[in-house]
Amino acid sequence: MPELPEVETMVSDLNKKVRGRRIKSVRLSAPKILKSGSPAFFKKNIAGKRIIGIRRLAKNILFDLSGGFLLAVHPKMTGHFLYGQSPGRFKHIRLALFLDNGQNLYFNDMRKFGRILFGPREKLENSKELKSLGPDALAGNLTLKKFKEILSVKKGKIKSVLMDQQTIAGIGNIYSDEILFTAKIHPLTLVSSLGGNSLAKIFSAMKKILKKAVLLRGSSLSDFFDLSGEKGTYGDRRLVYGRVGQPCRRCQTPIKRIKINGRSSYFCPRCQPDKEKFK
DNA sequence: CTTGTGCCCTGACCGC
DNA sequence: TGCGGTCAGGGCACAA
Repeated sequence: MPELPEVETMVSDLNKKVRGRRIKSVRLSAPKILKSGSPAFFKKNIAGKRIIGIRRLAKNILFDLSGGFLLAVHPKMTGHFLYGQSPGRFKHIRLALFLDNGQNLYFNDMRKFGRILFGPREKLENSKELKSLGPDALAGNLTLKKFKEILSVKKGKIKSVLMDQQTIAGIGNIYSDEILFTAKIHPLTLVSSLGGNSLAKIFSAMKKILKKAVLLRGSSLSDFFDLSGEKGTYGDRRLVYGRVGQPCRRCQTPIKRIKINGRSSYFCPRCQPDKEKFK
């Protein structure tokens, strides 16, 4: 499931492979994933545009195109890009961009949860999907001071708050567990009960884990692959996510799994005790 | 305002 | 081998 590190990996690769290329035409095999305008408008207006650059906005991949257009792709659970002359072994191509150098860019997405937005840049940047995002988890200007300010007015469980894109953008189910394990905070802990020291631990764990995962090109626990179809390697080194019943890497206690807001949450019952107030 | 639930979608997995 | 049921989950619409 692409989160900040996986999307960052895709964006970095995309800038190396397709920046400066011109899009000759597109094929939209799953029209329903286009959430703005009609397929006809999309096909007509993207043809001939040059890719000026690719950047990350939370978990969105933004292609700045010539003519003032923007293509915004959210990979959701299983979406990822592939670059080359054919998609190879991948069989769920929902969008193909045919480029002026004879190579193609494919968006592969098994579950069709992915979301594509296309339109004039200003209009898209002001859409509810892209505008309501909180500060990026790795943004340089997200300091500890600001982090505390943001969380201090929040209610609810720390795991849910970390995953809320309107609060802090970029963290999903895997990395929220990794962060809370590193900070030794139980995922059900109410934010309102966290002291400054705990918030500081979460903050530094957030920066550390995400930066490490970016360096390792993300995790491929479900269906993430980079532009060449290769897996990221953070998953091999993950601390708790998906390790239910396996020994904690710190204290050997079996890792537990609970459901929080319908999402699996993994933690070590000994390293992350529930001493803090939950209710 | 907040919090909770269902939905989208497909492949993997399980029990019989 | 096959078949039905269940599960996984990011973000959003919608309800309470």
